[in-house]
Amino acid sequence: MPARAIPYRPHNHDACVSQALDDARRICQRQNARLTPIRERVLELIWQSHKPLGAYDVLAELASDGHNAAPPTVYRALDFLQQHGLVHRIASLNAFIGCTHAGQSHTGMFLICRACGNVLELTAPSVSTEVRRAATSEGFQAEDTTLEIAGLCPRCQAEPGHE
Amino acid sequence: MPARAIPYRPHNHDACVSQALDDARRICQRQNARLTPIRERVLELIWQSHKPLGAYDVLAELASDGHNAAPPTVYRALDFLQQHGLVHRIASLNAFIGCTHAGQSHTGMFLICRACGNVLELTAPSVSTEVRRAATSEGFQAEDTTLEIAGLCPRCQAEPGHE
DNA sequence: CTGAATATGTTATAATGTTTCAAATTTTTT
DNA sequence: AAAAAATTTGAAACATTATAACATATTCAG
Repeated sequence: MPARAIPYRPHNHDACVSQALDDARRICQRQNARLTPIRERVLELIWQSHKPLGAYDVLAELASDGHNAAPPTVYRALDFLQQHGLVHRIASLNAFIGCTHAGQSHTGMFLICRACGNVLELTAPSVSTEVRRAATSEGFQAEDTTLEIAGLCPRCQAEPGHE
Repeated sequence: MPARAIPYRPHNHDACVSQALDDARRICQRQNARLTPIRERVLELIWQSHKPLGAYDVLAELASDGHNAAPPTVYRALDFLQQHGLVHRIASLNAFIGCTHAGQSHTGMFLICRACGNVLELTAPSVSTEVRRAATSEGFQAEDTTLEIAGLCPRCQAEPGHE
């Protein structure tokens, strides 16, 4: 497996997913957090897509599992997963995506392709540094950064129309 | 008037608002865009708060004007104002705020105080540069950046509880 | 085992945003 | 100025996203 998977390049995504689940189990164990079946299933569903999944998309998937869940079930699971750094919420899309840097302390930055919908998460220390500098130079104490870049991924620049 | 108003410092905000409206009229004229009464009123309402206003907050204000508007009226006005760079949408809050750099080409960056709710818009060229670099180094063509920092403004760090 | 804490189920509802089509207004053209 | 075209607004219904409140079940700690 490469150091970092690139969503818009073909790769064995099942491996990504199962690795993410393994990581999650390990992380939760370390933090004494309970990765219950529902939470794990929600994480799995989110990971199975490189495109962010809305809460109601997750809900629909659960329904097709035969699990007749209500919205709070999903939102609770998502809250849990967010709090433990296993998924990120993309504010500009009202959707969620698996964190590719789970366990590492990081400030995510998301490249969102408006054509194919895929999202790449980056950690760009130089960006974080500049953001922090800009904030502190205004006397502002930064706690949480939302950084989402919409545009075109390399693949969609070349040949538009990918889904 | 100082070069840049600081929301969490006292200042003559009425002057801010009327200047913003003057600017808006000028900008729209230059762009052959129609700043109709509704649009202007929505802009005014948004400017009267340093805190971002939700679409339904605007709707409520219009209602107390006696203007019985429906949601699409507000959303259309907000779309117009956004398209002409007069307001920004804060994705992490589902809310809108007057643009303090209207007319200037810029990439906004928002410092959002979680205690008092005030928002300061900055343009930090060094941040924009680093963001662009990070994106292009992934072959990504950036079009639109959402950059929102939640935290504590100077005033709320010192004495909490401001509204 | 028992009580406390945590997690889930369930119903209802709130908050945010859009679709659609009709009517009015403004602009452009004739 | 009148007609045609484009733009803006009105209005009703609906879609999507998210939360509140309370009951039940499960897990954990002593």
